[in-house]
Amino acid sequence: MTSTLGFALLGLLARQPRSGYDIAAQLERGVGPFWHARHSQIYPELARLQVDALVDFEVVEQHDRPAKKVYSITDAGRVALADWVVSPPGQAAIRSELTLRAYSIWLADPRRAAAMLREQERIHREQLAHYEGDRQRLERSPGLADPRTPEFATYATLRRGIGYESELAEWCAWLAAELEPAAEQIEP
Amino acid sequence: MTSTLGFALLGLLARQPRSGYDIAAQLERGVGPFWHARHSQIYPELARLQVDALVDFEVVEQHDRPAKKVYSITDAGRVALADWVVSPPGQAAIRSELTLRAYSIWLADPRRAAAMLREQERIHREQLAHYEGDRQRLERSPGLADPRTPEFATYATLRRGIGYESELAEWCAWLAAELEPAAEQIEP
DNA sequence: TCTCACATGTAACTAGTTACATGATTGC
DNA sequence: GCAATCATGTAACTAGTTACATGTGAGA
Repeated sequence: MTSTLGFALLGLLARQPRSGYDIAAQLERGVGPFWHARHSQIYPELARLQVDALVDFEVVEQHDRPAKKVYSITDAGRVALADWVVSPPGQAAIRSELTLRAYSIWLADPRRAAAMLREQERIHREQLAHYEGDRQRLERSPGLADPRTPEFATYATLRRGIGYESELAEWCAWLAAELEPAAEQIEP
Repeated sequence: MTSTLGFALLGLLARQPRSGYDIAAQLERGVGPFWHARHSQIYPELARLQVDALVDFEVVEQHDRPAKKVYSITDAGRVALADWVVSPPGQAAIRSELTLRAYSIWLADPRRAAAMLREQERIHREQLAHYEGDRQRLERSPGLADPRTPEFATYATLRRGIGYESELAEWCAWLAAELEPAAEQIEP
């Protein structure tokens, strides 16, 4: 009965052992980057995974910093993760506040709406540029040809990030462009 | 201090008055379709909106069916909604379980992973076909040229749905195609 | 009588966010 | 002494899901 968050943590630990703190640092930015969590959710979840014997940890003393618990995935954890990956997903709940706003955009001031969308377009193009940089770097890696490497899996999620952000940026641009003529009409 | 769900409800009521039951029917499918909710969340939220005077209701008796509360948006509600639409969105939390799975796909059986992805591709192409049908119908409507009509706003969310689903379906197809040669290698 | 669609609610739970709390060690 | 980073946790709250609960009226 592992939660999606649990599988997100297992997915990180399958690549390398880490502390809760390290996981939190990754997950506050996002994995893949299609999942995220705060440390307050991560620490209890790690404890649960350990009870279920899907992860294990050892306390690592450090000379220059406080001691930490370094978690590793167990064989049972790897099996559970590999199984979850191919299990039929229940239909995903899409939630996009931006698109929800668009549903009521007909009520709004077109100038302000267009400005908000242009800003969103900028943000998503920026994220896209960041991903494109990652992609350039990753495409030089040798593991990419083999879908049984973590590099390949990282590349797959990155492609999704690029597709997602570029579609979103294009939509923002399209919608802003639709609103801009109406905005001029009010205040010429 | 209205929640996102509250604005989703206001967005529906801004178009026409409805009962909680009607809203639930729409929101269990999804608005726009980028937001959804169950009736157990809708009824209390409508009550809150009414306390805040953003909506109002009247009990409508019916001869053939049980009586219902028909909610309408108030002027204050319309102002709050129009204001929210253009307010700067805090960065959206993307959560995609499918993409999270891809992050650990290197551990999975490529045959089963490819099959799962082909099935997802099929589901998203089906949804896409449905949206394309809606688009054909909507594009005949006259309101589309004016961004101050609800038809335009519906069209905008539909475009987003089409972009989203087609990007997702393409990505599923790409990833499945990458996995299929590896799948053949195991069991020739 | 029984099932189905309409109609409205509450209770119990899971997931996720924000805030609170503590302590080690380093560098200023 | 104080702020910053590393490190781990808990508490209180909000959002969302699943399950429970009740009642009307139509049609088989």
